[in-house]
Amino acid sequence: MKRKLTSLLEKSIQAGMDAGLLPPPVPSHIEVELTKDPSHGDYASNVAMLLAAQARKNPREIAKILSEGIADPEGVLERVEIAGPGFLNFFVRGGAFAVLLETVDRQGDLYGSSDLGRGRRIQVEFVSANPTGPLHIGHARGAVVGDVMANVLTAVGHQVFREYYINDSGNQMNNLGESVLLRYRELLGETVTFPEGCYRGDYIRDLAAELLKRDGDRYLHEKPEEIIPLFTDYAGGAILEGIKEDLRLFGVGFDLYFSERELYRDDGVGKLLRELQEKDFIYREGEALWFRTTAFGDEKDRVVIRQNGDPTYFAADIAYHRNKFLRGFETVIDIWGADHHGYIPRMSAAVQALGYEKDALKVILVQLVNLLRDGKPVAMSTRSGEFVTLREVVDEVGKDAARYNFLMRRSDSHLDFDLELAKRQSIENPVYYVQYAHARICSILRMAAERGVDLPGFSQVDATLLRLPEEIDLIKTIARFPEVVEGAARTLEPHRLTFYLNDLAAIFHSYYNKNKVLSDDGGLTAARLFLVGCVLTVLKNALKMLGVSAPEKM
RNA sequence: GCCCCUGUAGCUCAGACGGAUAGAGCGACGGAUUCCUAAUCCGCAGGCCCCGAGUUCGAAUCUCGGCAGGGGCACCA
Repeated sequence: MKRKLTSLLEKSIQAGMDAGLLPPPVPSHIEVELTKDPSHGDYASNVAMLLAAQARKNPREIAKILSEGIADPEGVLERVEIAGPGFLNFFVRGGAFAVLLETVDRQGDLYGSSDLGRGRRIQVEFVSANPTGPLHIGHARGAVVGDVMANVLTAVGHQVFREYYINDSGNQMNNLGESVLLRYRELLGETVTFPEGCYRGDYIRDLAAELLKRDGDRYLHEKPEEIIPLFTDYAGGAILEGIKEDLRLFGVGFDLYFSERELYRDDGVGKLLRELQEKDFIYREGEALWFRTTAFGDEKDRVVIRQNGDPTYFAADIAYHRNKFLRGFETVIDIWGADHHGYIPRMSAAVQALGYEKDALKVILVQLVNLLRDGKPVAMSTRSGEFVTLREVVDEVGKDAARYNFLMRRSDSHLDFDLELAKRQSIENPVYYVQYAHARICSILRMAAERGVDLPGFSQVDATLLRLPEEIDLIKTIARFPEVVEGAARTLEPHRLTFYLNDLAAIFHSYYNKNKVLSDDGGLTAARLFLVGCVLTVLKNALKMLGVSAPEKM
């Protein structure tokens, strides 16, 4: 409908220019919006006010020219009014809205999807927690945001690849191995002291116990530096398996778990650094190698090889990002915790130094979750082992409620997550509001089936019978769904879906309470059944994008 | 000190590319169920859009300067 009105306006503008009433050019983007106030019609455009500037005429005068120039062969419009400072208000003929539902009927499960992305390849990297401990609630938010972002991008026609980068090399992994070794020795009766930086969680002791059970005490007298790699591999592997399982239970899947170690095979990182050194993006100062990230706006250059010869995390990440682009992704999206925001300029610099457009890398920052229990902050630290795991949240709160909650706010907004509150008030959780709308419609359809009435298709109903204000409202909202998906994809803001769903569910619930779908009037019953069937389709499609279930009964 | 995010109703938050009288949920208060699921609905109340300038026909939205909260400023990841 929006598109139709936009095109009518465009033609009118063109006609006005041809007649010499308006100066060219035609604006590149004509805005037509849904109105908030019914007295402003159904849709409105501010285009006359925009044209007024270049025409140096009164906006209302321009609006008059435009409204008179509109040709409406299909009879979509009842009337066009000029209002306020120069708005064009479109009043759509009642029956014309019903046509919008034809698309829903035709597209079914695909309604809301489009091919705007034209199959362009996008990679989304998210979670990427290093396997030194189980995923905690902070990771959960990034996991959902990334997962749904990928779903949304897929829906608008991109070819999306989901990836988890495993930081399975370097200091932190070494600390992990050492931590397990220390617990292992402790289990064998030694008194050990844990140095700063070691992991203390219970899971470390569990891993040590498993290793002890499997291999006995034979590592007790080995030299630590020789035996730590074995401990690291064992622990890292086991933890990673746990992470994968937790994500699976949370409904989050990946196309690839990419190991950092891969990058070092055949001296891959070293070769890349030498290449960049030849291009003068890397230089030596003292014993260390530095990347000239200041050439692209970073505030200082960054070390890639330390004095001791070890590469930094950054060095591997440069190689990783080049690897992504070499695999043919046009756009690469990284989803990071907000505590990594200082890392953006250097990563962006690296991408540009590698010869890719700045825009080819998009970084989404997800603010950290402020975890509460009964209103009191819960201390979170992987090293001390004090944290609430993703697994616990899924078990306590449930997958659907947890996922939905993480999408209730913009990613860059702080999020309080109170475990007790989430549990206690779970029945009042917004996710149930939306799911309930879905279940209610299913219930109506079941009842209709019992009476021998099937869900009709568009061609079987007289959709012009749907003319109550609430019905028009529902139709408009249903018609908005594809735009919401597109908007979420364009701005990389998946939270728009939950807000839309709340809107749609609210309008439906209100309609449901006021009007009977099933009645003695066969024609009206069919039309209304068809309408709620369309609502059902949208709810189902949207919930699927969110990875939240759509129950038929509650 | 520098950089990023946030600041909107009692609380938690939306607010599209600058548009008309700034919205929702929760909470408070008052109502609705012989009828497709009351996990619902209806009504009512609640505002210095952090402050101050600027840009313009028009600013919660854009610019500049402040204030407050959070985060970041590693040869950690």
